[in-house]
Amino acid sequence: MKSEELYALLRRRGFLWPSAEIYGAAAGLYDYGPLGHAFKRRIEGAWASWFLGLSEDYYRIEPAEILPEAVVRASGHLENFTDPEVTCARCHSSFRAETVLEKVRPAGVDGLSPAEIGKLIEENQVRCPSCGERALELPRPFNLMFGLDWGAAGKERAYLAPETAQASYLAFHRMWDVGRHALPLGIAVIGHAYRNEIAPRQVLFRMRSFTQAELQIFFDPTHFPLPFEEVADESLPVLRASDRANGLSAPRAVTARELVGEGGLPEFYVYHLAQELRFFRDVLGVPPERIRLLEKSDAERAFYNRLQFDVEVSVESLGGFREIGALHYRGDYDLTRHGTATGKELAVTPTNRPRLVPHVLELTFGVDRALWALADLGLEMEGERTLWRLPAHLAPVPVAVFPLLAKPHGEAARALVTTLRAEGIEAQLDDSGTIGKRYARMDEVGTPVCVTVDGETVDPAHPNHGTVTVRARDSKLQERVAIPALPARLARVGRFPRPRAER
RNA sequence: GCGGUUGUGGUCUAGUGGUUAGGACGGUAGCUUCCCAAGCUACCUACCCGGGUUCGAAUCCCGGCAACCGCACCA
Repeated sequence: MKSEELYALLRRRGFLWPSAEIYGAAAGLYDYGPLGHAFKRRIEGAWASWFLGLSEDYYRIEPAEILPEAVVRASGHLENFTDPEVTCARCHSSFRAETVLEKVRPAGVDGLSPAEIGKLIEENQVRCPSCGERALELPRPFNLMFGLDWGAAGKERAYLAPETAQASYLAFHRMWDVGRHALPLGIAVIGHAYRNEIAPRQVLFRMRSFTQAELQIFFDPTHFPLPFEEVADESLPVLRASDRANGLSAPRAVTARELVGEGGLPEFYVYHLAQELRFFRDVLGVPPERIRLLEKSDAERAFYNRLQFDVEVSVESLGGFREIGALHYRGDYDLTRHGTATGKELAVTPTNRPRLVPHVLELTFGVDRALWALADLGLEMEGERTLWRLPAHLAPVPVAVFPLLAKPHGEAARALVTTLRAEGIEAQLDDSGTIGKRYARMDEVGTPVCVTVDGETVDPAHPNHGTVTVRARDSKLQERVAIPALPARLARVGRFPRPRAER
């Protein structure tokens, strides 16, 4: 399906639409409608359930989304999230100053003022990489963070968080104090991140405000006990940086065990890579051949990341593999930076272990991107019929209830909805149009189960009195089920998978 | 940010200076005892925004906004 077709369908069904639309809309901002919101909550719930399920010591918090300037200075965002850009006066192309100057100054331009960069361009007679003219203008800084005036005097600055991770690092000392002084300690946040993208594109893939789900695992690199055997035989579709350097673009299937052995990756890292794969494949229902674990090279990843694999999903509407999640081994960079900046001691002494500054393993997940990818992957056009094959536990509407005929069966259908809701099943009534249209509507939004009340249900003389038809989305098959048996039958529909068998 | 293309009901679209702005799908209400988008009737909803030209603009011009494609960017 093409991107525009998919977007039209999502708009038509009220999943999402452009923000501030009656004012002509704002690029890079989208509002979620009822179905989009419900779907997104399901994805977030599935994520939380899976990754918080990895350990008893992983917790979810809800931090503020505004960061004082001192925080982003220490984190490096103030400096590194700013790219001086130069524009060619003749052909109007623009480039990062670093790119233009890479021949004359291979060390990069970090820390140079716009005037100093301009001087370098002038002295070295640098030409425009596009048209070859000497027409490059003075560079202007472009920071991807949204700055805020802070306080009445407006002298201090603050920023909308460009990633949710920073708040977790700031919360670490509190979490340590209130916890049981053991590593690993996990802090999960599902929240918004804000970036002033120059050119928002592709709807949910380049937004100015978006939702991240991130788990920061603080751990002792010399001691990270894990049930590695549980994932050792898992086959991972990895594309190593070294393979890419040799021109490979297809992933190779490598077991977790091999990735640690011959692959030379730390066990704790591979374990979480495997859990990422399982989450995308088994929880989100992404077909395995559409998942790729792509290792970022030294040049591609941020300098503080010692290891980085992106979890990529092949999305037809966006023309191929796109990053939805990532696994970053950030070492002790973050806690050390914040410790140095504040003068606070962020080293800890775990029970029966030597004192250390914990290392961080970051699991990050783009909720909006996942939403788009799942819609893209699941929607099938079968002639007139649009069918969304969505895992039942992710469906925005888990169960729909219809009266076969609105008048004679409407009351019984409404009563059934009430009964199901009392059992904690989010059933939704639809009594408009005809039965076939209702089935079609629900197929289009991925509702796995439709329940229909008919004449036999309400006829005390009929053998099928008190039973309803239960219709499965993918097969369209129906069967009659007694109403009292229905809650048990439907309870499984909304339950999120967990990473390990409950103990 | 740059260049190109485009902007008509919820969706897809017809209309290229004077139209009651047409259709299809959709939605709502009713009829039809009706389990997979059936039929019939009625109704609902639109010219992206702001200027200009003109007796008259959805239509032509300028500016803005937005989308798509390409370039650049995406620590």
